[in-house]
Amino acid sequence: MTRDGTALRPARRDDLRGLPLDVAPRLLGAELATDVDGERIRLRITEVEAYHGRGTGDLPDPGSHARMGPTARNATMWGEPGHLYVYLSHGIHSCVNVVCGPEGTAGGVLLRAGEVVEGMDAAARRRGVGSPLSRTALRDLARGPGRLGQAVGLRYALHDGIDAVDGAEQNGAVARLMLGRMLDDVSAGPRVGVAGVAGTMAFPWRFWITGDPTVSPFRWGRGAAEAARTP
DNA sequence: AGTAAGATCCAC
DNA sequence: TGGATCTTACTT
Repeated sequence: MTRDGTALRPARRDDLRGLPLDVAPRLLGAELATDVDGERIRLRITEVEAYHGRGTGDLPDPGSHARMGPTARNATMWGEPGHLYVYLSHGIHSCVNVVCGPEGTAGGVLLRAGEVVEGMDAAARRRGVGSPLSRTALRDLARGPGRLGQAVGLRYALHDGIDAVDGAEQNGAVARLMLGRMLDDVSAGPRVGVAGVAGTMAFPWRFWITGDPTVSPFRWGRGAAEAARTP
């Protein structure tokens, strides 16, 4: 049971076989629990983005790592739903996606922000912020995909492909996804930091819990910024 | 082999 | 607003 009285249950593989665009909003209010190096974190998911792949769904997704087909990097995105695709962003940040969509097609939901509801101290240590946590420091623990990855402790290469449905241990880490009912107050808009038309309202594939303080501040993607400047 | 850009964050 | 930091993928 969560704060708002929502009942959560372990995610089943079948919950995640749908297209990322359909699964993404269902992950809002869900929780990701991790146990990494003996430290347990529970994260309430507040902001996500859907990514498809070549040939996934009716619309090809020019903003996806899988837009050109299977590669060594994006292999996890083409595999069994329920695993986590963990990739390195800008050489620094490990970002976490829940793989979904039918097996053999590419798809994932990027976890962009969340609220740490258990293990705040461990998350703060990993993030390098001192205790006691101020209100804003607590809010910022997992606000943005890079911070989120660091807070939950999942790291590129080591934990890419870990199974969040069966909870199998991988390189000292365990991850589990817990789902609840679909929330009522969900907003949608352009994805953040995505270049080209994929980052514009042509792809309103970012979803967040309306009004939640842990949702990351909106920043124009390169393509969207260019589009906005062009009269 | 070389290079440019990237689903970001933080300090200046 | 720019630098960090390194991997990937595309170009020569």
